[in-house]
Amino acid sequence: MPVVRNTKAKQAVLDEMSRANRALSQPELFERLNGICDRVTVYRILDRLISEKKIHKIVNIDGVLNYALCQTCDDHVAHSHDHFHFSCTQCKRIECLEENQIQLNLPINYQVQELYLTISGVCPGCMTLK
Amino acid sequence: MPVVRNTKAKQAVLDEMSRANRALSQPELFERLNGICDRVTVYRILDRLISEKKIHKIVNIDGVLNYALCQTCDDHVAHSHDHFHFSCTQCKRIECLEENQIQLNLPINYQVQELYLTISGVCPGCMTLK
DNA sequence: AAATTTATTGCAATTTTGTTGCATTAAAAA
DNA sequence: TTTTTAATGCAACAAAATTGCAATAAATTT
Repeated sequence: MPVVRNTKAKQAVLDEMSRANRALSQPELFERLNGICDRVTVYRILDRLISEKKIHKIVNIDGVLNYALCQTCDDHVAHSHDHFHFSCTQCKRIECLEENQIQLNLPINYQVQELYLTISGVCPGCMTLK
Repeated sequence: MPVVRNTKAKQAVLDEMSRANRALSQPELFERLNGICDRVTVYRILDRLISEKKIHKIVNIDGVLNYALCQTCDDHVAHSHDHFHFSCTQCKRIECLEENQIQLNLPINYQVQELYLTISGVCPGCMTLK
């Protein structure tokens, strides 16, 4: 098992994600990091943070990959269950929602492993601006 | 408003999607079309069919874009409600599921417009092979 | 039916997103 | 301080998606 190192670039990525307080894509992150590291390094850092269960990957409805901190849960595996995302149609941001109860009628003959739910609409921030 | 034309390539795309009876990605479609048209044209046709509300776009859990016919609904906007997808972890296919009842506790201060739910697991076809 | 209009297409080129290889750098351990 | 090795920058590559433009073809007009 290789040693996990906390590098300047990696800390900068974590800081930026924490500052943003929402999901970010790699290009967004790279731009925000302002030359602190190479764009390839950003990809690599994100991959490593996922392995370390510090962040998780979110696919938005257009297929764009976003990444967000795991905020409230030390156990990432458990966190992925009943964990939904809100995609604001106004500001295009993605947020992780708190755990929710969900009930639905599932079709027979299908073995269900995970649910991925994204709710689209207008977030509180954009609602306030109206 | 430009005139919508029904070209040979476009009809071939629709025929192929109808024949497949499940969601297809652009590369899958291009391969199935067997040289009928250029791969750029496939992208363009898919974009146009989306605009014409003949098909809709589905993102699988890995971020790969798939496209499927709108099967049972003449009104695409209404069709998108309560319309879920099943992504099989074995054969990697995506299916549109029939309408379902869903209940969940939504957070306050968020205006909900649409739900995008993808269920991952094993489809009946792959269940049978086990 | 022929001519005209213009949406669509093929091809080449470009952009975007993501990955790999390797020498160098830097964080952690000794 | 030295050593180890994980991480990085850079170049190159791969795959997916988009753009530009001349040519083609579908639809409309004559």
